[in-house]
Amino acid sequence: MDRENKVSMTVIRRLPKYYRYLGELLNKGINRISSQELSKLTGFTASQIRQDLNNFGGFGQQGYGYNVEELHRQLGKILGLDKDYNTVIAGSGNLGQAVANYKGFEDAGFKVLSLFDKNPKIIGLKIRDVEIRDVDLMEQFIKDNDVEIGIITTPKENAQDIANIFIKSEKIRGIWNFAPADLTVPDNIVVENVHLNESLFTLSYFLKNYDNYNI
Amino acid sequence: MDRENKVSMTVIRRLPKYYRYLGELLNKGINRISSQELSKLTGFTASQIRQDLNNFGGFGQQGYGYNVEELHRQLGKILGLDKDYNTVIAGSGNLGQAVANYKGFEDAGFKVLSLFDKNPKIIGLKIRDVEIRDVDLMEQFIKDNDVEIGIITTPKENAQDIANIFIKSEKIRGIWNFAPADLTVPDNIVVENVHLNESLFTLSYFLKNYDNYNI
DNA sequence: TAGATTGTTAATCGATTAACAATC
DNA sequence: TAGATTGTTAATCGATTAACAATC
Repeated sequence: MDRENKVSMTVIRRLPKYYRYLGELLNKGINRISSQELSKLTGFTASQIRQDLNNFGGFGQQGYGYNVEELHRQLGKILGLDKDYNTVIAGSGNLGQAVANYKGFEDAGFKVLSLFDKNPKIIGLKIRDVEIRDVDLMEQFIKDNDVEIGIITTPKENAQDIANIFIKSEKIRGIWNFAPADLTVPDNIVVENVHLNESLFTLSYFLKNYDNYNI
Repeated sequence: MDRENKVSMTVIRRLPKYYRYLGELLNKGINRISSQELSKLTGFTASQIRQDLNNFGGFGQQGYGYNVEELHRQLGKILGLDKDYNTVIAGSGNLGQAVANYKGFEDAGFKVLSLFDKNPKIIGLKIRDVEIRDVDLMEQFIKDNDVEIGIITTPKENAQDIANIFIKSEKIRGIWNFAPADLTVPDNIVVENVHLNESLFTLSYFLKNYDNYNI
C-alpha cells in the first residue's frame, strides 16, 4: 500500500466489484483477462480499470493482460480479505438474523460470534448455531472475544447507544451500520453505512424521472 | 424537473440524506434552516447544498434560508415519494422477510403486496399479514395487481431468473436487487443494487488501511 | 435600514478518458 | 518477430469550492 498518496474513495468502491468478477472467472476456470474484457463485464472503461489497478501496483503484463488468480488474490489482500474478523450483531430482528445467516460473509472470513438483543423473548434462541444474548452482556463479550467489527441492525432510535457500547469496549475498530442514522464515533473507528431507505428513494427517483434519463 | 440537462448521479444520491434530515427537523418542530446549518448536519458543504438544491429550483429565500416543511415536501416530490408503489418480494428468506417487515418502507409509500418463494415449506406462511406465495404464481400476480417494483432477495443463482419474470410481466418498472449479481434488463427498467458484500469489503479495506486515512 | 443568506458565476480540484511508448 | 496489451502521461470532462452580487 502506498502510504504517500492515499487512494480515492471512488476507486476503493470499485474494488469489490473487480474482486467479485475475478472470483467468478476463477470459478469458471478462466485464468487470463485483459482490461478490455474486464470492461465488458464490469461496465467500467478499460482505461479506468488499468488506472484503478495501478494505484496498487502493476499486476498485469504487456501483451498478455492479467492473471485472474493472481489479481483476485492481490485484490483480496488489498481489501483485507486475507484475514478473518470476529463480529457481533446488535439487533436480532429479521435484518440481524438475515445478516447472521448470510453465507457469503462467513465464506469471506467474517465470523458472527453472537447476536444481541434486549427482547427477553428471543434472548437464548440460536440462529444457525449463534446464540442471541442479552445486550447488557455485549460490552464484556466483545472484550472477552476480541471482536473487531460491530454490526448495527437495531431501529434507528437505538443505533447511537449501541455505537457507544462498541466505542466503550475499546475493541471494535469498524461499525457496519444498517440503521438510518449517522453515528458519531471517534476518529479511530471506521463506519460503513447501509442506508436502505436512501437506496430505495434513489430507485423511486429514477422511476419518477425515467423520461429524463432514457431518451 | 428540468428535461434539458439531467441531474448528475452524485447529486441524486445526496437527496435522500437531505430528505431524512429535513424530516427529523420537521419532527423537532424546527421550521427554518440555512445551508450552513444543514451543512453541519449532513457533512456536505453549504455551497454544495445550495448547488444541489438549485438543480431543481430556488427553494430558499435570501437572508432567511429554507423553510423546512416546504423543502421537505419538495424533495419528497422530486424523489417520487408523493405517490404509493406496489411491490413484491422474490425470495422469502430472512432478508426478504426483513424487507417486508421494515416499517419505514410502508411509511414512505412502498406497499409489499406479496412475498414469493419456491420452498413449499414456507409457501402459505404470512409475514405481517403478507402471504408467501409460490413463485410460479408471481408473473400473473404482478399483472393482476399493477406491481411496479420488484425486490430480489434470492441467492445470486436465481436473481437473473427472477428478473426475467419481472421483465416478462411487463408491469415492473424498477428492480431493487439485493443479490450480489449484476442483472441484465431492458433499458426501460431501472435497477438499484444493494450489494452488501461490496459494502462489507469496503469496511474491511478501511480497517486494513486505516493508517493511511487517519493521520 | 442593516444583516443574513441565497442563487449563481468563476476558479479550483479531482476523476475519467484518450493516447501511445514500453514491452511481453 | 509481429501483435497485443499494459502502464503511464496528457487532455478532457465533471464536480466541488469560493466568492459575491442580488435581495429578503
